[in-house]
Amino acid sequence: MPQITLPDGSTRSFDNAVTIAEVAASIGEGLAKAALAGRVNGVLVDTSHSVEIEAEVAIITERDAEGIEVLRHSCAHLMAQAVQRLFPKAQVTIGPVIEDGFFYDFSYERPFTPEDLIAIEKEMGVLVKENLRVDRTVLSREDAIALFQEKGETYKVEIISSIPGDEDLSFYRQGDFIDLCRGPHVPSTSKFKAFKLTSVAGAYWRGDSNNEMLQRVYGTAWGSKKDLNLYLQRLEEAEKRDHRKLGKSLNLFHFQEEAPGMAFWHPKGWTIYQIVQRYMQVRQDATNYKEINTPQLVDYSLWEKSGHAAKFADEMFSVESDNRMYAIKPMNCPCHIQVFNQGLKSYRDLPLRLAEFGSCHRYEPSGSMHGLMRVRSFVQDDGHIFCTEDQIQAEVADFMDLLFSVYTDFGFDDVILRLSTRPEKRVGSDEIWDEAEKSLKDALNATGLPWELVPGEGAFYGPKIEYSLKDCMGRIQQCGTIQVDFFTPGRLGAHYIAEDNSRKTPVMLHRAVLGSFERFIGILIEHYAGAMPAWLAPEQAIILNITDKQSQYCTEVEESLKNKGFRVTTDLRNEKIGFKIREHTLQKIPYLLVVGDKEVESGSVAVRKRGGEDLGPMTIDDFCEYLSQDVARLGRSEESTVAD
RNA sequence: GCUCGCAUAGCUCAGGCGGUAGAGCACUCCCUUGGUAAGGGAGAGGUCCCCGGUUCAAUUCCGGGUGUGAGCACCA
Repeated sequence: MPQITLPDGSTRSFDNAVTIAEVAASIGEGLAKAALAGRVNGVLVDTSHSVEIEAEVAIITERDAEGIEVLRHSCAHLMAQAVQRLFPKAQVTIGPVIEDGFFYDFSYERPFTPEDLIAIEKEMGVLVKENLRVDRTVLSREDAIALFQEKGETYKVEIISSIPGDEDLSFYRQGDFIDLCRGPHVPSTSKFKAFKLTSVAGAYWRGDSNNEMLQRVYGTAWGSKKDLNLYLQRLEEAEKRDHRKLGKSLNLFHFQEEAPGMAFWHPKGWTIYQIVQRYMQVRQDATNYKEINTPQLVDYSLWEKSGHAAKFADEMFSVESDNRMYAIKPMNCPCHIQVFNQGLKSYRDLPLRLAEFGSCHRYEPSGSMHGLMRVRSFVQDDGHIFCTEDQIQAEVADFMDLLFSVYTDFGFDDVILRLSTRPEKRVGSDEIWDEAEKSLKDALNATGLPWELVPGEGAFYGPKIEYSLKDCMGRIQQCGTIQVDFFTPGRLGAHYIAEDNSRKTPVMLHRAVLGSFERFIGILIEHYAGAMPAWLAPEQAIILNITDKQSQYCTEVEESLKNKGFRVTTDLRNEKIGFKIREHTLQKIPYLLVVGDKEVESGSVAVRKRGGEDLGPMTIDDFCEYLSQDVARLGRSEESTVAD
C-alpha cells in the first residue's frame, strides 16, 4: 500500500504498487505526458519504476535540470541507434552527458563526415516519429557478454567485463537497439523536441593516445526549440567574443607561420599588456615581493639538476652554441633559486619573495595551441617564495588576499578554488606531503569559501591550489596557482642557517595570480568582448572634428588630455561625423569627443560613450575629471564590466 | 602528437569538373566641409601557403610539408 509524498508536501495513497508514470497520470494528463523520469527518495528512476511502499516521489520533466540530463543521455542513445541503422558496422562504445549536451563515441571503418552528421540527425527525427518505447531490462553479466559478443560489439564486451562486482547490469532497449546503461532514460523516443548534432571529431578509446581513435559525435538537446535556439545564440555570442577574432579586428596582435604559438603584439595590444604588467608590479611591490630578472638561456645542466629535463625534455627548446647546450627557459624557478643561493641566507631572511616577469618558452604540442590562450612563448606574473615549513600557511593566506583583490580589480568576482593533492609519481615522503596538503587545506578553509578536492592532480614536487575565475559567459578559466615545493630547492643546493645554527633547506612556493599575461589578456578580451574598461583601453578617447575648421582646437585638446596622462588620439580625416562615430565605435574606444564650432566657441567637447549614450558637452577639465574617475574604478564598476 | 577539415587581395569571403581569378570593406587620388553608426567618383592592389608529382598546361588533380580550426591526448 504505497503512500506517496509529493514535493509540495501533499500525499497520495494507492492500493497497489504504482509506477512513476501512473503517479504522474493521477496528478494530471499534462504531467503524465511531460514525465521524463522520477525521483524516489532522492534516487532518479525511470517512469516505469514501480513504487511499492511509502516514499517521497517527484515527477521529473524537462523543467528540471535532472530532466534535461536524462533527456540528453537518452538523446545520445537515440543518436547511437540512428548511427547503427545507417552504418550497421559501427560499434558503440560510450555516450555520456556533458555540459550543454552529450556525445557518443563510435568505432567505424572511416571517419564520419559533416554529411553523415546531417543524415544521422535526419534518422534521429525518423526514430522520434516512430515513437519507440524505451524499456529497461536486467541481464546477468554472462548473458550480457554473450549478447554483445553475438552482436560483434567488442568495445561493449570490454566495458561490461571491466565493471567490477558481479551484480546484474541494466540495459535499455528501444526497437532493435540495446545499450548497457545505468539510466534512467526517457520512456519513449517521442520525447525529443529539440536536438542538434554539433560536431564530429576523433577521440581516443578510454582517453589513451595509445589506443584506437574513435569517432566522437557531439550533440545537444533541450526541452524546447526555444531553449535550443538560446543555446545556439550563446555559441554565436561566444564566437563574436573570440579573442583571436577581436585581436585582429581591434589590431591588438597577430600570429604568423614563422613563429607558431608566439604572439606579435601590436601597439594597442602591447598597451594593454603593459598596463596589466605595471599594475601587477605595483601590487607586488606593495606586498613585499622583490622583482628580479634572470637569463632566458641557461646551460642544459641546470635543467638536468632541477629534474625538469628528465620530465619535460621534449617540451623544451634548446640551443647549441660554442659546443654548449643551452635550454631556453621554460620556467623561472631554477633561476630564482640561483638568486637565492647568492650569499648565505639566514632564517631571518625568510620568507623571501622573489618575482619575475620572465619570458618563458615551451614547445607545446601543435594541436594544443589556441590563440593567446595556449602559446609557446609567454610571460607569467611569476613569483617564488622561499620560506620555512611553519610559514607556508601564512604565506598562502597572504597570497590569496592579493589574488582576490587583483581579480576584483579586473572585474572577476567569482573565483573557483581547487586543491590538487599527491599524484602517483612524486618525490618526497608521505609525511611531508601530509603536512603540505594540510597547510593548503587550512589556508583554503580560512577563506570560508567552498573549494574542491582534486586527488592525484598535484605536481610531482608538491600539492597545489588552482584558482579559476568565471568570465561573463560563465566559462571557467584557470589563472592563478600556488604550489608547495619541498624538492627543487634541495636539488639545486638552496639552504639557510636556522635559529639553532643548523643548515636547512627552504620550502619554495611557486605562485602566480594572473598566470600568463598572454592567456589572461585573452580572457580579458573575451570577458569584455573587446570593450575594455577605461583603465585598460589602449585608446581611452578620440577627438573627432566636424570640419577642418576645428582641427587646430582638436589638436590642442589632444595635447592637454595627453599631458594629464590619458591615452587620446584625434581623427581629423575629411569624413562625415557619422562615419567616424561608426568606425571608432566598432573599435570600441570608450569615449568619442565630438568637436564642432559650438564646442570650439565654448571650450568644450561633446562626449559620447561607445555604447551610444550621449553625455552632452563638457569642459575639458570636467571631462578629465570624469575620465579620471572612470579609470580609478578599474574593472570594479558594474557599468564597465558590461560590454557595451 | 593523433583524427578530420581549412589555406584565394591588407581584412571578410566568392570562384573555377585543369587554360595564371572576382566582390564588399580597407588603401591612394579627385569631388564633397557634412553635427552623432557607412556621402560620391576614379585608381592601384594577387607567387591563389610551400615543395614535389601527373599533364602540352596545375591556383584547381595526386603526394609530402608548414600553418590554422574543432575535438582528443598533453599542460612544469
